[in-house]
Amino acid sequence: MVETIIKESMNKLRAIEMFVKLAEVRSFTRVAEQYNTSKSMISKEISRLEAELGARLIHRTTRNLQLTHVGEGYLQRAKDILNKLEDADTFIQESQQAPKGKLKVNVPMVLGITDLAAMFADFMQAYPDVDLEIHLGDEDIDLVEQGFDLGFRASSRPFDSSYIGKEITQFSYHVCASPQYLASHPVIESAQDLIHHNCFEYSYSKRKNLWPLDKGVRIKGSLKVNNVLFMLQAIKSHLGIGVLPEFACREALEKGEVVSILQHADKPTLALYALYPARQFVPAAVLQCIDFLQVWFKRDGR
Amino acid sequence: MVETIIKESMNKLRAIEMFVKLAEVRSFTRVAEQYNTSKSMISKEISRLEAELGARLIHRTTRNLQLTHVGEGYLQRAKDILNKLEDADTFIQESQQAPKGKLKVNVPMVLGITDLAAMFADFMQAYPDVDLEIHLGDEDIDLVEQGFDLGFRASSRPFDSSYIGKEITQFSYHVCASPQYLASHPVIESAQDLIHHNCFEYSYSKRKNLWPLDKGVRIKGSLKVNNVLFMLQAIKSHLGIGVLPEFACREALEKGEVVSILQHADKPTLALYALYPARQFVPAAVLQCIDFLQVWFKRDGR
DNA sequence: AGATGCTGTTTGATATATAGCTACAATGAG
DNA sequence: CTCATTGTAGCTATATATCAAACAGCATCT
Repeated sequence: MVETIIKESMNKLRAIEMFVKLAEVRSFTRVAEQYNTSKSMISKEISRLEAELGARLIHRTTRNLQLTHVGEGYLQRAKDILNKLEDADTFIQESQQAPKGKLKVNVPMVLGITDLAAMFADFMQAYPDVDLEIHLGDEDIDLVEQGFDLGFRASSRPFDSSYIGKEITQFSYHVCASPQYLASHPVIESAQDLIHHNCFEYSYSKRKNLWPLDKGVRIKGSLKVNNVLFMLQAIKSHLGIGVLPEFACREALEKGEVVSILQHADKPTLALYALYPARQFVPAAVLQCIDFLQVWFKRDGR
Repeated sequence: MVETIIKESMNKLRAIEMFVKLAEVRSFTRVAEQYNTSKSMISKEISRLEAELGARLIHRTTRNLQLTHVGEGYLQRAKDILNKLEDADTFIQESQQAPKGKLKVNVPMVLGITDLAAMFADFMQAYPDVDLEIHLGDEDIDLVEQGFDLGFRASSRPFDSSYIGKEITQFSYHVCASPQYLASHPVIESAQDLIHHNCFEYSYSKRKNLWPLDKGVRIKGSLKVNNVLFMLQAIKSHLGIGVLPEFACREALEKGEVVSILQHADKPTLALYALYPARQFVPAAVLQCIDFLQVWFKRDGR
């Protein structure tokens, strides 16, 4: 951790600034002019800095200034520090303005087609100065390598990742079937009854042939697919039963094309995480975007 | 370049330090205790910092302190800045002490066996606290990848490199043959006569069959080897003629095992460069080592 | 609910450090 | 050798920072 102790009451920052300037223009008098102060000021400030550091930074003869080796190394570091300070300031500025610039985002396929599409539409309207580049896809990709600023992941359990993740919202699951299917097949009263039905499997599920209802129920079925919208279509066509996340089936439920059964069974929830590369410093625009997301999902109450 | 302008006369550094501490312990009172000052100090300093930045960094209720999002981002940057400041200070310290720590060095084979071996012997004696790890080899290696702090390269012309290079010294070349060889073969009066002799070729030469004497002379011979000490051995055995850098043939010349011919021909010089990775900041020990090298070669006048 | 024990902030008196002036010393150019 | 110019040192007025104590807001405990 940072363990610096306040040393002197001197204004080290200003001293460093002056030192950098001095190294640049190589004249006490010129530095004094630039800063609208007297040359004795500069002289004192530099001397004080040297005294505090315990090393001579710049060798002065009345006619020539020359950096010592130590001073040379210190100069580089000093410049870097001043730059970092400036960056910190501009970070604050940017955080207070509307975000702008490019934002490259990775979004899971189905979520991108459904809820996140609406969300990003609002986002673009709210922040017209942001140029979005959206990549839809379910592959595991390396955000850093591919140059993504932001990515999303839906998961029913916490997961390891080399990225920083913020939970955005939670989705529920629904066991869905079409009314026609239910009418023409044996009645389902408990999760165990599912074993006699055509239960679709999602390819990316952790455990095959097992639905996470209550303590897990064994299922079998004639379809295994890696896209829940495809699965939804099969369900709408009265072919069988599927477990779908809320965002995939919400519309179909509202239209009555499918119905949610086994509503009282225990089901996991699906958390949506926003991920961003663990760069040393997160750009203001990314943080602002995540804020927007969280507010958006909270407001829409989905 | 660094273009920060002195803004207020406030001591920003101290304010930042206090802010970081405050974010850590989350209590104005505790920070005040740690710094042996009053809590009003801390309060003012933080307020001033916020005023200067134009943003609230930490939200305070009497019972709870909570970083704002802006504050969160600023905190990270502030910590980094303080660390950098500490690094700059320790750089100064280290530069004034005898160098210490590990130093991993890459050295060309023959140079390492000859001059640099002597140099490093002296270096180790002068700086017993440095742990040297020396790799002898002529391969083109990536200093950064292999974790080298320092490397050497001898070259007769300036070269591109992604590393920072400091010229350490210069070596001359000698056209060498054994006295016996010269006595038993046609006399050599000018560089052109070499075409009738067995001239050895160094594998890494830029242009094959061409020695860089005067404007370049064509040669032929029965040996091509990538190690000049091997070549020297062949010369000592009266087998032919070779162009050798000073450090390779100095001893043999002194012993009279070989002689230097064509002394008035134009020959290139061979500059020895110390290379170090273009890291943002060069460790003090590396700079000190290079200083030692330059002094050593200047003193020994080689 | 009300009192109490913490917080962080504000205020005003005192002490400290700072800036700028002037004079001085050192150096390199003509 | 002289002179102009540069960086340094000493001094005083001013400005600034510091601390103590009173103030105000919140949470907890009885």
